[in-house]
Amino acid sequence: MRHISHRDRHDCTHCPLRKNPAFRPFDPEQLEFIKSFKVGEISVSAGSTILTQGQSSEAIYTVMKGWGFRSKTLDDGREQILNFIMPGDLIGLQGAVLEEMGHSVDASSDMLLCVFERQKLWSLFSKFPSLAYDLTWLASREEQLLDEHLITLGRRSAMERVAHVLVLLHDRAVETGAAPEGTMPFPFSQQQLANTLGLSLVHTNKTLRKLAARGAMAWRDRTFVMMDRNALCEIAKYDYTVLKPRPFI
Amino acid sequence: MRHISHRDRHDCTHCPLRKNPAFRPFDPEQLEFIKSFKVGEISVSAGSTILTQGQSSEAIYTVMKGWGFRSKTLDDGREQILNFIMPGDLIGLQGAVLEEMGHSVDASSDMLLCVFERQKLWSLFSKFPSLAYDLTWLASREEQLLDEHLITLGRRSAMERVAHVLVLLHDRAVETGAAPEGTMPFPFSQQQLANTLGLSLVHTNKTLRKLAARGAMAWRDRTFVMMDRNALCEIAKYDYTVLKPRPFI
DNA sequence: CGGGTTCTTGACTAGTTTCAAGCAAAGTGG
DNA sequence: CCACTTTGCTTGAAACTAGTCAAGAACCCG
Repeated sequence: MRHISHRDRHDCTHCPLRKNPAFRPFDPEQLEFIKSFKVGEISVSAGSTILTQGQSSEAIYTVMKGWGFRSKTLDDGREQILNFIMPGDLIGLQGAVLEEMGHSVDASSDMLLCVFERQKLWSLFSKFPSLAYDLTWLASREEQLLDEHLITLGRRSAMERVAHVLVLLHDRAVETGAAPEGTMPFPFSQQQLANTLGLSLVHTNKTLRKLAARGAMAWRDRTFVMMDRNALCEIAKYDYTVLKPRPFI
Repeated sequence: MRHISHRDRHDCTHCPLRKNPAFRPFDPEQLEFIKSFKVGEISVSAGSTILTQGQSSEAIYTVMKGWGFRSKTLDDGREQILNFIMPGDLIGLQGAVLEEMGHSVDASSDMLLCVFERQKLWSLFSKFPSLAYDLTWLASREEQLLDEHLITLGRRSAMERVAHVLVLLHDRAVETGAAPEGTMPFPFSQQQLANTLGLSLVHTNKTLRKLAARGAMAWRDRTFVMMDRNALCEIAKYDYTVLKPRPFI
């Protein structure tokens, strides 16, 4: 399920994420601190649960590789996917700061995570205010994505919803270097997409087929191909603000 | 519309919010800093807009009195209310940290706000890590509420949705001292409730009538009376975690 | 006492869900 | 290596929840 690998631990100095210009650089002192903050790496396989709703978490993670999602489940089994997780994202902050996690986090593909200890979080605040600020940036960004998701679920039609997530996810993936322009690996089932959009599986499928029939996109073998970006954006009423280089921990 | 009142400015030492045991106390140094961080007070009248979607904000606010809401609007006019705002809540952080605000904030009742300057935010991080931590707490708490709202919009039926917001809002109001147990002022129109729940006005109204007919609740004159909490909770599948004393700025 | 919101209700419509069934692809075990 | 099972995708038809239209009642403001 999970495998902690201390041996092939990456040195933060050569963190692969930092090569991507979308992520802001660290100064040497910050880097030194991050190194001490990091307690290890963990690799989780596709399908496994990283954090569980209702529990508290002793660790915070930064995603280095792979995709996952945050979700929330009702007692009767209804599930809602809250947001997708990709490289550079921080997970477990809610569980570290509040008493317990209101959501679960699952890996959709194999993932590689950096592990930070909850106990050391306070030293981040007290010694590195710039990193604390980045944490706040990350939390605000997550809030912005949730806001967007809320208007999608509350006010957009099925067609708009599907088009909207696809373009948004594509742009996020391109930004973080997780996918090339135009094509992206999409390691999710239609059931999961339905659970994201607040739609039934059947209706999600029919909507996808309609978009494909229009030549707007294609989706086979867990890969999404954006064939007509303009069409998708128009349907979705999409409007994505490009971000300045973003922080990560 | 708005009225800046420097004269009757409250001294943070006797901040009315702090009397409420739900809010955690400050130590003297923190208090001193907050005093210097605060640049004034503002009172806004019911119905006015405090922050506007798409703009950036030069200020951050803490709510002292009154209720409001955060919302997001599409170009064609469809509106989604993202969350309600009540005493102790912080607004404008997203606009201060990111480039621009993705949402608007409106006052539903007359409100009294403490104003903090965006420029001084950095000094909060560098000099008072404990307050920076509180900021993160607040952001995490907001995220938790948005998560809950997402599963409401995505997976709950109309009846469940209505019952759920009512109980949740009631509990939040009681917690912050904005309302006594069982009854709460509800300064929102049914149209706004509909925009919160992702439902049409008509259907929201019919659902409210059904709940009233069951004797679960009553709502007249912008006041909500919770008549049968158990019934509402059961319908809503409600499950609210009581919080330890919460921070505020 | 108008005139404008806000609430309420009924009738009709549309979008989405549920049910059902078949098929393809990918595992599983003998 | 081939039945057997499981999981995911696809499609049509029926049922239902929620949306739209319309119009009157109640309430609020000046």
